[in-house]
Amino acid sequence: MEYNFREIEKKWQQRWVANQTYRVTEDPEKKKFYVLNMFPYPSGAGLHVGHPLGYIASDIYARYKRSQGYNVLNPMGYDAYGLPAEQYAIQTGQHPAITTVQNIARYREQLDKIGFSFDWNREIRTCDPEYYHWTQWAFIRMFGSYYDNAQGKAMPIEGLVAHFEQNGSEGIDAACSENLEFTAAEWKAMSEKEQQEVLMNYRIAYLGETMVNWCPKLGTVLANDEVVDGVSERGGYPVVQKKMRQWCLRVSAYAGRLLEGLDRIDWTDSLKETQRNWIGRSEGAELTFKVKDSDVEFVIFTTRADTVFGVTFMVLAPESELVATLTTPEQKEAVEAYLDATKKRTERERIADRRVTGVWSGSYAINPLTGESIPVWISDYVLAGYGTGAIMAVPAHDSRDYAFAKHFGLEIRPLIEGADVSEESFDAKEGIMMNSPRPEQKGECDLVLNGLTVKEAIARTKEYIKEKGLGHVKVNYRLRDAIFSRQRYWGEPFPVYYKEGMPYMVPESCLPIELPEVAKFLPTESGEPPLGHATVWAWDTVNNCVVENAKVDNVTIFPLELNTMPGFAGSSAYYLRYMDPHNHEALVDDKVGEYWQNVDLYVGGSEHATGHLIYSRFWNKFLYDLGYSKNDEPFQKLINQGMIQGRSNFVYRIKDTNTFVSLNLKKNYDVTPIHVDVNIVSNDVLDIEAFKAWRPEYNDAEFILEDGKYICGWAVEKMSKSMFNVVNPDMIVEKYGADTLRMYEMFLGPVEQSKPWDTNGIDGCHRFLKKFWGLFYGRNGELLVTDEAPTKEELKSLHKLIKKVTGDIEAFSYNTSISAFMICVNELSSLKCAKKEILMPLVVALAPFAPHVCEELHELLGGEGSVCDAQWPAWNEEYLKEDSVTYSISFNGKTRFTLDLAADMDNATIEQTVLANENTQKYIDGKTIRKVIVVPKKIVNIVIS
RNA sequence: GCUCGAAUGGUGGAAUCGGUAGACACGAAGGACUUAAAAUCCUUUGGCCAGUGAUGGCUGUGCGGGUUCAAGUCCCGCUUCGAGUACCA
Repeated sequence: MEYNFREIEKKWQQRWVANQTYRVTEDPEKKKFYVLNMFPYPSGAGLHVGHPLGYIASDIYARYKRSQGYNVLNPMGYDAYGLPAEQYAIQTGQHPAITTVQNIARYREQLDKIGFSFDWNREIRTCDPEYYHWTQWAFIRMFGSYYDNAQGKAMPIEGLVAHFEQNGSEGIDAACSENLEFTAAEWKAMSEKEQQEVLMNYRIAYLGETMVNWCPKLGTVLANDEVVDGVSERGGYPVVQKKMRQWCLRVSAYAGRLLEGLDRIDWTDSLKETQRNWIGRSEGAELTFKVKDSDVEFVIFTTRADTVFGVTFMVLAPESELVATLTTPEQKEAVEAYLDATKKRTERERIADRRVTGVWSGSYAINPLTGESIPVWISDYVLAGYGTGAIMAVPAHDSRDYAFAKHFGLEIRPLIEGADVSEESFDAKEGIMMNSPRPEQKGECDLVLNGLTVKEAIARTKEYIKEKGLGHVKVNYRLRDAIFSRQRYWGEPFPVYYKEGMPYMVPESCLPIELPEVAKFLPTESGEPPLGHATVWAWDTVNNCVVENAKVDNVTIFPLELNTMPGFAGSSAYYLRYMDPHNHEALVDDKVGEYWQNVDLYVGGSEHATGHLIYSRFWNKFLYDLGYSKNDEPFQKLINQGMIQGRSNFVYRIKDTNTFVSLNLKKNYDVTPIHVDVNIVSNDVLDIEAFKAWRPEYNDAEFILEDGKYICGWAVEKMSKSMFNVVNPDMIVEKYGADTLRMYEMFLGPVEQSKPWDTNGIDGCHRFLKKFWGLFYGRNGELLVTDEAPTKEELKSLHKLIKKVTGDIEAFSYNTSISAFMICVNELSSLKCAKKEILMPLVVALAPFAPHVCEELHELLGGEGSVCDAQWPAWNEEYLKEDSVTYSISFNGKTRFTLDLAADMDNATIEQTVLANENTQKYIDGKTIRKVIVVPKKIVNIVIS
């Protein structure tokens, strides 16, 4: 029998479906293992060979774990909402719901051909009302919660209300947008609307007036991680800053826990580092400055409290509320002109053109330590969103302050011994302090830092500030709250209606609020959300439903929120829903959640480091606080699969002709490289007939060949249609089979490494499978398998393999385990070994990589059930031991001798072996062996004299 | 600018703890089978030198130093490439 992969793969894929082989249910008798892939956006282009890389890697691990007796959850679904799906729908002019369903069908068809062990009974789609019910539910819970800093967790907002009624804001330590102070009496005196506004300051999901990244071309706001270099990540359109009322999630409340949690999870260091940078913890002090001749005070944040004696000016962010207060009448005109100019610059212009700009406010601040008067400036190098939006400037020791001081001719006072600040600032946090204070500052202040190191001085100053009540120690995070509204159609609707301008949640029992049909789903540049085009979109508070054919009367019928949720909303807790996807009563049943806990192995791209992987951790921590998630961290181990790049091929046309010259001859001509479809090139050799047929203009092309062939050039580029380098997995499966595709994708190199797709080597993997098949069936199709007892040599080959593969799978080193299979099959093949006792474990071990052919052969060997339920083979060290070790040494090409080394050389140490051999000195050509350096099993070096 | 990572034959890559560098695969060259092709199998394959030959010698993991009996691996200083981040006070 020949290795007929088409029949085998079809047969087993059908049987897996019929037998529900990959269906998984909670089984308290078995240990659980949860494997998860980042679910795909079903884009219109379908899958290319790069997409399944991570799925194959995780599928191998899932099958391996299952073989080891674990109850493995390995689900798959689609992230169908959000910008990419909608952009595709806009491009094709079709309704996103229709294109999404089509795209999903296409994805599924492609995925099914590769033979994954997904439990499709658990499939979820983020755009399915059954699913986004729980996205809306989580949002309602976030609206109904605040973050208690003292307890370090989210709490119901009712508790906060009770506290306000008793004690006002006294004794509350909660994450908030703005520090408010009021008494219980003041709270009670507030109107409902006023109280709601106060609560909004604390809610985890809140409506905030914030500066947002507005992308006019996309017609929506974007989160910080969706903006790259001042343009939108998707489409590359300009982004401007705009103040808008938006739903926000108080992610910043969790900054500390998000940072600290990184120490407890098994992610790569680089990914953790990226998240640490994004969270951006910095420890410093807040210091209060009074404004000269005024009652006004303001607070600045600094990490360099030690430099307080070198402050020569203050700077406010242009957006700061203090700007209006501190601008003097004489400076009003200049300041307003400056603010106007700043507003006009987009984020991108600010990045591209880093001019020093600014204007004096006219006011002075008082240094709280020395009593000096310091001018207050306004400049856009200070950001409103970080710290307090105001800084104390120390030009001698901060390069930005330095540039500003040089530009405007402000004083620069060095504070560290030996620091030369004539050309540039000295930013390093090291050295010995001086001039702190200067003699003329001394009278006002009893703090002396001179002679201390910078680190000591920082600590000393912080203490002093605390003692004197001038400020306090503070930890700041760079992480901002997530903006959660999108002016888009294709997203989850908010379960929110508005009464007198204040938002109210619809009752949880009325969920989900389904996305309505609209006349036009295209976004508008003005920012009016497409849901405004819905004919019916209001909430009836009497009947508790979305109303049809009724008008908003603001008495019983109120307008619903017109924005929708962003792409990351649906992807933030999907791993929890996979545990219990058909539950109508809860996101996850409590017992089911307790069983599956969290994801043990998560596989996906590192591009989600500052987006999905932050939001998901936040969302999970929130649900954990409320008891719905059972583990504080959602993804225990994370593997980033590398990107598969394209490998483009080129032909070289001689200028102004239709003649093409082969790669190694092109230097003799003036040529233009032209992309050629990689599918008509094999091992860089062009299929000339296919090329002529490819495009009409090449029908009569002429070729200058080398060795009778046309060799194409190549380059690594992004895989894209325009480069003609897209390779479709369906075509590979058709030509070589899914098992070959799976093995080759893994053989290409380490899973975590980015690499170009190169079809050239695939024959090697296909040949391997044929050889493997050849162990079972002879050339003429005769069955070779016997029940004979295996020899020692055969056992050694097998056990060496099992040991290697088991270790390699654990380390995700799939390429080396495939090499081990190749070696083993070659060995068995030359031993003509077709013994069942050897072949059975081999089949089980290979099954995660090549499941179809292994199912077939497992059945042939008489195995029961599916091969993925067969027990993973164990290895026996006894079989791996060497019988005797003889070391042959040759010297000067003539003399050979054999060292008679101790039998327990395997365990010998270097010292022992050197000694052992010095005691038995031997002579070679009259020279003495001085030393023989031996490590277990190996002679490494011989020193002679 | 800062942070992290990488660099090994013609190509993808291996070397798990500092221990025979180049496993495994592709490609290439030569051979067997075949009317021929495909498929399959066998041999050679980092570079240089010597030898009819078995074989031997030298050299070799981006560059320059160092530690060590021993360095692709550890340390110091560079070069190049990639990723992340960027007025974060």
